[in-house]
Parts: sequence; structure tokens; C-alpha cells
Amino acid sequence: MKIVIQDIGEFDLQPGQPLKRILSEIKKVVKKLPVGFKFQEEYLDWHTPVTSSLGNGELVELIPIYPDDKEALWFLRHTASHVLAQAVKELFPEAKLGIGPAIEDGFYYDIYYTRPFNEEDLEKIEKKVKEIIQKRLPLERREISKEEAEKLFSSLKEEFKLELIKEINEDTVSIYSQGDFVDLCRGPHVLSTGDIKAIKLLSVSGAYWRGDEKNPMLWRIYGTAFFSKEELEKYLKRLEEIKKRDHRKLGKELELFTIEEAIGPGLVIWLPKGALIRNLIENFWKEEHFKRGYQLLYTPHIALRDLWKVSGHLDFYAENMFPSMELENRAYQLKPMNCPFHIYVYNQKRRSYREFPIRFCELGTVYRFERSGVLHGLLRVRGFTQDDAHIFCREDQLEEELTNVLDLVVYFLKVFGFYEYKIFVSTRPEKFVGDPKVWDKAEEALKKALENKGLSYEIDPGEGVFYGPKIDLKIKDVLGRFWQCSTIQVDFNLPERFDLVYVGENNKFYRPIMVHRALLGSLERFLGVLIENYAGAFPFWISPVQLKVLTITDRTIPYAEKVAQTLEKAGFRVERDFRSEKLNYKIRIAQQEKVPYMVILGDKEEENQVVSLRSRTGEVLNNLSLEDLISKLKTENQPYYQLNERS
RNA sequence: GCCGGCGUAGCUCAGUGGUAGAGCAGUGGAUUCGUAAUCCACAGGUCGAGGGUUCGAAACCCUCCGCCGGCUCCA
Repeated sequence: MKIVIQDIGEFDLQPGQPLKRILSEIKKVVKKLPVGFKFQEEYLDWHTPVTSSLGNGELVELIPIYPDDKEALWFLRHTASHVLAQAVKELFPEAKLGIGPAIEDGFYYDIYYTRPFNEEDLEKIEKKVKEIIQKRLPLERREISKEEAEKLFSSLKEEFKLELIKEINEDTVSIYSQGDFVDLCRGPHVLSTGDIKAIKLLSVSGAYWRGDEKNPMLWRIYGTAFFSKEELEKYLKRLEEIKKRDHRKLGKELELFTIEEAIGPGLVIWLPKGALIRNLIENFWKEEHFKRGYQLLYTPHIALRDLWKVSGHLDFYAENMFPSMELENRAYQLKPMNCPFHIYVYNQKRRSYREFPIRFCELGTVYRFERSGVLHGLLRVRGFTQDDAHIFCREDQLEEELTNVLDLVVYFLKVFGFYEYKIFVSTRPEKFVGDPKVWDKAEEALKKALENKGLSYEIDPGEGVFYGPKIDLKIKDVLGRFWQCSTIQVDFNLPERFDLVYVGENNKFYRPIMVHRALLGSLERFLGVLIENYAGAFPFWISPVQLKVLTITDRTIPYAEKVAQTLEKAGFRVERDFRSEKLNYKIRIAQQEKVPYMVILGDKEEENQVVSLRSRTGEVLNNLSLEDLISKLKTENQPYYQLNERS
């Protein structure tokens, strides 16, 4: 049978033989050897037997994957995880192997052992890993029957592997080996352990077997591997960069927010500078909503417990809610969501079909009980403010409303510097309320709205909320990490439960559809993501301090004060540094505070009645008149500025 | 919640059983300086909380709280 490898050539291969058989032939005609191959959507390594079932029986067309291709790392890291497992088994023969996949930035292996692995173990293991790599052990693949596999892994006392084999539906399973080590594995792998040119073990932590807390806990060893040392270095630098941008660190340094032990875990205090940013964002948010026909609401933080019975939250959401409180024989409940309140606003009067769509928005603070182990800075908290809205509309308006919401999301994200995102449509889960036909319609409406906007999406099957399907947006920050913020959900359940109606054209009652949406998600999380995205250097319009006036000598203080006041009167947020310190020192401090502009004033500036402007990016503009400065800053002092800059 | 690590001045951290330390920040003083750290002095601590071991505990043991990295979950 013929194997055609794109850009390389045509080769003959006996069906059922691995591509390794033609390795030497290929070596003769290529400069760079592929790591593996792609056949349609599947990856093939050198070890996998090529059967005539691939392609049209006579001919198999493969696309080679080279070390520089992103996908190549998945081959390499999968092998790296096997090497890790081999090293652990050599050092700790009683250890039992769980699973060991390649992941986004590296790989891990879950391993059971009588005691946890510590730093020292990790060093020893890494040393062993490197030895195995240096031996340049070739990998071998074999297909064996399930019975054989069970025999093999029970002789190795690998109970977890036996459990995995039982769940495999095929008659045969594949195993990969290198040296004395053998592992149940689907592949793909590289040719030899020697292909791993750079590897580093990063951390150990506990992980339940198969992610279920009822199962025993294994030790998960994380690591990463590359085809070159330089790439590893680059990756480690990126880790450092991420650490530097950590919003918890920057939040403290820039005095944006605090979470106090004495106040409570997951409860955020906004410090003046952080509160200022938040307020600017909130004001912008409100304006944009007013422009788009939303009406602003304020609702209480607690409500009678019965409300949450009607809404279904006590049945479906109880584990995320703080316990209720009794007062004067009535039970109250801290709110985990804003929706029921908005429903009562809807119900203030008899609604007509002519009124739709009705759009209520609220910056609503909710409280959700999160298990202590999952709290994380601003990104995962127990009290947070959603930029929430509920749109009530007729079925025929749903698609348009969803399109409008998408428009608004995309716009907001752009304003805040996010241009890329992943979109997921979550469909009907197993436990759901309502009519499947209506669900289908809603899912269609969601997809249609995305398609109208030309946005591509992935389907997350069965991941919808019990009351309706949803669209989730995960935004990509400058470091390529994804964060879930925006969510758009179609809801048939609550209108039903609260018996919402409107009067139609024919004077009959109909039930409205509710769209629940949060664009930024929660202000806490969004600000956390913003801090990391900008590394604390906020765009001018939301910088808590926009300008810092620095004097060179005490002589200039009166002039500097005049300049500062002029800038303040023009509406900018100004700080003064008139201390008798050296200019270099003051610049350094302002730089660390990430203030966008420093206005530097000395004798020369005073004499000519001008300023010297230094931006935090290091650019210097001398002899700038105050009028020019103010007009320049006014242009920059608007949310759309960076949008305009980009386009 | 579970597993591991950590908790010392406002911040970053040193201190492994014998009198609580450094740098930065703060305060006072000197200096008047041109685009990323001027010098001197002073002040600052219930060593996360509680209990125990010991002649003696920041350090060793126990319990609790919080934080960090994961597991699971989500805005």
C-alpha cells in the first residue's frame, strides 16, 4: 500500500506495519525528520501500524508534523510523562501508576505512593528522568488483547491500569514500552527518549483518582518538556512573567484591593485606587447600557427564603448558598443571584407584547459559598458584583436580542483590550426543565446569533444550566491565558416558576422568555483579569493616578503646584511628588506605581512656562505647553482611545 | 472540603532550643540635584491564634484559622 507524505514523497508499506519501517528511506530524502504525522483529524506516530482501513485502502495521505509545529509538543510531552513514570518506578518500585497525559503547557503523571513526594524526591526523580533520556531508549508499541493486558498489568500490580483496561470497549489495547518500562497507552509518542532535549519537573500536588473525591488520592507530578533548551528557558521566563503580573501581588503593590483574614475569606475590600477604577468602569458600563435601552435597577442583598424555593435555587443551587438566617420567625437568605428580584420588577404591572424587549440591568452584588480550597484572589471569591441583566422578550425577538447582547460583549471586551476569545455553546444537560423542543429552538437561536456575528464557537454538550442553554466567552489575555467572564443564558424555567405572562395581540396570555447575561462576568474577576492583562499599567482613562507632577528642586514647587492645579481643574487625577529627593528617585517611584505620565518641572520649564512629559513607557516630550498637554490628555482620556489607536 | 507547602515589622525576607534581625516603606534632619534608588538618625513585633513539651519555644508536638499550589466547581 502507498503512503504519501505531504512535501516528502511516496513510499511503499505493508499494511499493518508501523511507519518506522520506512524511517531509513525517509531519512534519505528529508533534512528534518518529522516527529509524527497527521491523518485527517488524528495523530499518528512512527510506531502505530498503518492499516488499509485508513484512506481508501490503497493510499494513505499523511501530513508530517515537525518539531517546530505546535502539535509536536504533544508527542514529546506524552513520552516525557512515560519517562517520568519510569523514573518513579525505578526509584520507588512500590509506586502505582494512574494516568499521565500531555497537557497544554507540559505533562503530568498521577502516581500512588504510601507517602507524598517532596522536593527532594522531585530532584532525585528529575535526575533519573535525565538519565533515562540520555540512554536514548527507543519506544516500542504493541497491540495486545485485553486479557493479555490484564495479565501483564496484574503481574506488575498496577491496579489503576487494570481499572482503565476494564473500561476500554475494544478487544485489543495498545501498550508502549521503552527499556524495561511498559505502560498502557494510546499514544502518540516520539521515536526515542533521546528526543526530549529539555525537561523540567515543576511541582507535586494531590489529585483524586479520576477526579472523584471518593477515590483515593494520588500524587500528581507536573513537568514540562521541549525540543530545545532555549524553548524551556523561554517557558520558564514566561512563568516568571506570569508571577510578576499576578493580580494578588499587583493588587497589594498598587493598593487596589485587599482580602483580610479578619474580615473573611473570599470577601474583597476595594482600596481607594481600586475603587476608583471600579467606579470608572461602572460609570462607563451604565452609560453604554442606557444607550442600548437598558433600565437600571437596585435590589436588596437578602430576601425571604421562600423566594429561593419558588425560583428553584434551593433545589438546584443549595450547595453554593450561604445558610439562611432566622429573624422574627422568618427565614432570610443572602442572594446568590439577582434574577428573582428582576422578575418582581417585571411583575409590577400587566405587561403587553408591545413593551418588549424589556431590559433590566443591575450591578448586583451576590454571595456564593465556595469551598475554602478554591478561593483565588479576585478570580474566585465569595461575594462579588455581577454586571447582570435580564432581558424579557417574545420568542420572535430572541435571536435579535442575543445578537444585540453579543454586539455589546464584543464591544466591551475590545474597549478593555481583549480581542480574542473562545466561545462555547452549552447544550441541554441530562437534568433539565422544560420542553426539549423549546430547548432546541433556544440552542438554535444562540447558534444563529453567533453565526450572525460571524463568531465561531465550540459545542459543550450537556453543559447548559438546568433552565436553559448558554453561551460562555473565555477571553484571552496578552499571555495567552483564557478566563471565563461573559455568559449569556436563555431561561424558560424562571418565567414558568414565577408564572410570568404578557398580553398578546389577540388579548391572550403568553409567557415571555428571559435572557440572563453578564458581560464582564463579575467586577471582581474582571478587574483581576484586567490587572494581569495590563500588568497593572492601566490605560489612561482608568488609571487611578493619571499624572504625577515631579519637581527637580524646591524652587519649582510653586510653579509645580500651579501646574498640578490646572491639570486637576481640567479633570485629571493628579498626584504630587514635591519631596526634596533626586529626580531619578521620583521617576523610579512613579514608574513602579505605573502612573501613565510624569510631568517633570525644573527651572527651565518654569522659565518658559512649559512642562516636560515623561510617559511610563520611557518616552520624553520636552517644552510642551500646558494647553497642548491638556488637549493631548483629553484625547487619551476616553474608553475608546485605545480602540482608535488600534484601528 | 481533600492533599502538600507556608504564616516573623506596612512590604520582601533572614533567623532550627538560649537577649527578635536586614532591606524597602514610614518619621526627623542634612542635601537642591535634569529623566529608574543621595546620605545620616529614629521609630516600628502578642514571631497567625490557642494549648502542650522544656529551666528556657519564633523554632519541637497537637488543635484551629488564613494563604499558596493542585483535585473538584464556577462569575
